[in-house]
Formats: sequence, structure tokens, C-alpha cells
Amino acid sequence: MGITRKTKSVKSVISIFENNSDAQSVVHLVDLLKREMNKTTVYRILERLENEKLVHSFVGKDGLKWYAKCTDCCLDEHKDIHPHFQCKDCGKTQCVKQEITMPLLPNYQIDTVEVLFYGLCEQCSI
Amino acid sequence: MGITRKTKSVKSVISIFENNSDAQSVVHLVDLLKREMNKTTVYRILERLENEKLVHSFVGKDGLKWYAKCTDCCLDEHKDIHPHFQCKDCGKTQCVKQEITMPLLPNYQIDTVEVLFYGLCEQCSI
DNA sequence: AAATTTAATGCAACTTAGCTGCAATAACAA
DNA sequence: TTGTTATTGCAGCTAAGTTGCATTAAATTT
Repeated sequence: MGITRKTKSVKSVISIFENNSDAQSVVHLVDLLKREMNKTTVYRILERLENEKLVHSFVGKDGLKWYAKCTDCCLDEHKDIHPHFQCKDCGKTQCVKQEITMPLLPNYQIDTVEVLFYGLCEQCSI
Repeated sequence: MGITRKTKSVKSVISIFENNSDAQSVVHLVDLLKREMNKTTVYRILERLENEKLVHSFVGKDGLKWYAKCTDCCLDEHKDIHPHFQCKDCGKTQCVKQEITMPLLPNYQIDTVEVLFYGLCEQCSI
């Protein structure tokens, strides 16, 4: 289980995340890579990269799946509380590098807390 | 603009939320009401109820759209920070009645913060 | 209480995200 | 160089959500 083969397609997907720290919607990635590989391949590579914990995924305000590289936003593996920001204007989506504290829910067993900030990014709020 | 006509279908949808404080996925509502009305009607009624601020919507962990009645979870209109909980086992989804404080993101203009707790509910964590 | 207006609905067809099965291809180890 | 098998392409599928348009039925007016 995991990325055992470094194929041309896998390298291609990885390089996108290396050259841009923003999160990427799958839809965007499929479009970006449509000349290089099949959409099914994109879906499957992303799934493998996530298993390998090279990227992590979350659901955007639009209900689409987004992926982002795992770096300083989640140093010690996949932390439970990992906020993301999505710009309602330009669509820019990124990891929020900020600690967040959450209240406990008594009698509940919480695995993850997804936090999505939605609004205008630095560029679009000028 | 808004709910101008109290049709049989509108009353039917509203009564579901009145008889159950849990959030409802649109998929579930469409199925629940399939004998009474067309799925397009369900989608359109929910849209109108949301405009009227009788219900509010959010995206679940699965990317599906969920609706919940606006009551004590959002007394003073639609507050920015309004957490929801979704059970990974039974699917039960509900508003979390708890205040949450969020850090400010400098230079960003945040409209809403979606917080989704994901894990096991009281029943399923026994 | 009929006529009128127009919001609401049903229907059928469409769009799009994401998934599946299987045959063909290409990493990589021997 | 060959053999094994992970990976990919392809075609077709599923399911959520949307759209246009003709029809129906609330609510208002006469």
C-alpha cells in the first residue's frame, strides 16, 4: 500500500503541489492535466498521495474536493484541527497556519474538526 | 422575494424540520418526499426557505448539502460561527449548541466560518 | 364565487463530480 | 532483457444538482 512507483503521471501531480502551496480542487487538477493523463488517473494518484500523507483533502464550500500539500500546516501528521480558507471571489484556497482551540462535546467522540473560513483573500479584499 | 405561497409542498417540507431538530441531507429529503413531490421541487423549496432564513445549509464531510432549522442554534440571525456535528457511523447530523471563538486572519475579510465536527455521536460511541 | 394573475410545480433532459471493471501499458526487480 | 504486477486509459456508469418550459394552483381582484 502506498506510492510504490514514481511514474511520469505521479511526478507531474507532485510537481504541481511543489510549485504552488495553494490547495487545488480535483476539478482544476483534472483540467490542468487533461493533456497528460486521464481524469481517473488523477483521482487515483491523489488517493494514493493522501494515503502516503503527502497531501491531505477537504471539502470546499462548493462541495468540491480539494487537496493541499502537507507541510508546515500539518507538521506532526494530520492534526485534527486544521483550518482552511477559501476566497469567495477568486476561489483561492489555502491552509490556514494558525492554531485553533475547540470546545469538547461531552459524550461525543470527535475524530476530526473541519474548519473552513470563507470570505475575501488579501488580494480580493483591497 | 421569499416564500409568498404556503403550498401543500412547502408545508410538508417545513413540517419535517418541525418534527425533527436534526439536520437533513437533501438526498434524504428528496427520498422522504418522493411520493409527494418532484425532487426539483424539494431543491427549490429548500432554496426559498433558506432565503427566508427559516433554515440554513452547510456542506457535510461527504460533500452533500445539508439543511437544518434555524432555532436556538442561530438565534440572532445567521451567526458567522455555527458548528455542526456529523456522525461517521449513523450519519446523524446536527447543530452544535456551543459558542466557538475563532482567531482573526489579518488582511482577510471573513464572511463565515464553517465548523464541522466529525466522529461518533452519543449513541454510537457507547 | 368566478376570473385573473403569476408563483410554484412536474417533467424530461441535461451537467458535472466522482467511481468501476477490465484490458493494455510501463515501472522496476531479477 | 525478461517477467511480474502496479498503474493507466478507456468507456461507461451513478448520483447530486440544475434548467427550460408547459401546466397547475395559490392568492388577489372584481
